[in-house]
Amino acid sequence: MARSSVVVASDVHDAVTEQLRSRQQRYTALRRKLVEALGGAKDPLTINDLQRSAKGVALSSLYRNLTILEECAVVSRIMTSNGSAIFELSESLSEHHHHLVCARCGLVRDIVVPESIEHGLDKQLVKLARKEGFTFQHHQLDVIGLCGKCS
Amino acid sequence: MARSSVVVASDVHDAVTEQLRSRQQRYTALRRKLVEALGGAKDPLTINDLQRSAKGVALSSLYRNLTILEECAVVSRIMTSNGSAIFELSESLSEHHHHLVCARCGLVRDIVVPESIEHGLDKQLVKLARKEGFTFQHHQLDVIGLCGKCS
DNA sequence: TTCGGTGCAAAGGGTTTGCATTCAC
DNA sequence: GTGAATGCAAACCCTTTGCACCGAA
Repeated sequence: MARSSVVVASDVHDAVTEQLRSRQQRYTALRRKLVEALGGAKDPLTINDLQRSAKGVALSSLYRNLTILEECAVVSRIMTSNGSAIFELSESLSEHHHHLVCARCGLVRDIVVPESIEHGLDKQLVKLARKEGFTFQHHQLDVIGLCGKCS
Repeated sequence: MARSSVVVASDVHDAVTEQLRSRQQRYTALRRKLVEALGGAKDPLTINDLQRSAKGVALSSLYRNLTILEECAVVSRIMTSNGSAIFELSESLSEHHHHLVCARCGLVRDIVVPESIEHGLDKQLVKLARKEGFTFQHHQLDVIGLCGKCS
């Protein structure tokens, strides 16, 4: 279906296929639909958002597939302050970015921080992690504030 | 009891008293015990940790009080990846810091990042937030890696 | 035919809430 | 004495799991 490629580049699908295959998982129609939805969204999606993009699919199927996609490093799950999760494509399939979170309504928006900042930060964090006996993997930065509607 | 002051400076209690009073809340014995426990810990505490510091207190009382302390900006609640919360004293009562999170076992450790880094970062983030129509409040940085035991 | 994916319903687990009781000012 | 705080148990909500069924290789 050509419709896919409008939102999500085919090399993303190729990468997903590969990541799934290396874990003996198939790239089924529903998983493809989830990747499409997440790849086409500019912010992380809730389980309800995803159910809307995959009408008629049971919640349990959505959760099961999201868990598999998460295990295969295709999807990241983010816990929000209200105790429910939101989902996005993992950074290896998208762009390194951070979240702008509204302190009042919980809205989450993606933002990209200049590479120069990122780089300097990581250099420091590797050292700090080592000092605590940790092996650095990556960082995660949230900017907390009030969104336009709430401020 | 003098034991309190060993762990938590009396000016912290003064500040808490004030913050609670401004919201018409009392600084009860249990709330004091929670502040003591959180102030004396070097990392965020789980609800079970807190129940251990306040033996015999019902979970519902702990949650109710933590919610009130959170509303009065005395306590911060952090959602972990397993869907449960951990608690710490809010930064206005402690020191600005970040979290080193073990990707495997979920261990959370407090770390302090050099002021120079923090300052430069905030300057950028204020701008980025504004561009999205947000009013910047603060940032939150997690360093993800593997702890000594898991790596 | 076989194994993985699905729907449905039930179970789980952390957190919140209702209500009667107890406590502190 | 009055409103707030507590304990207990039930309710909640998001998420996971069990199981029978379906569908693709």
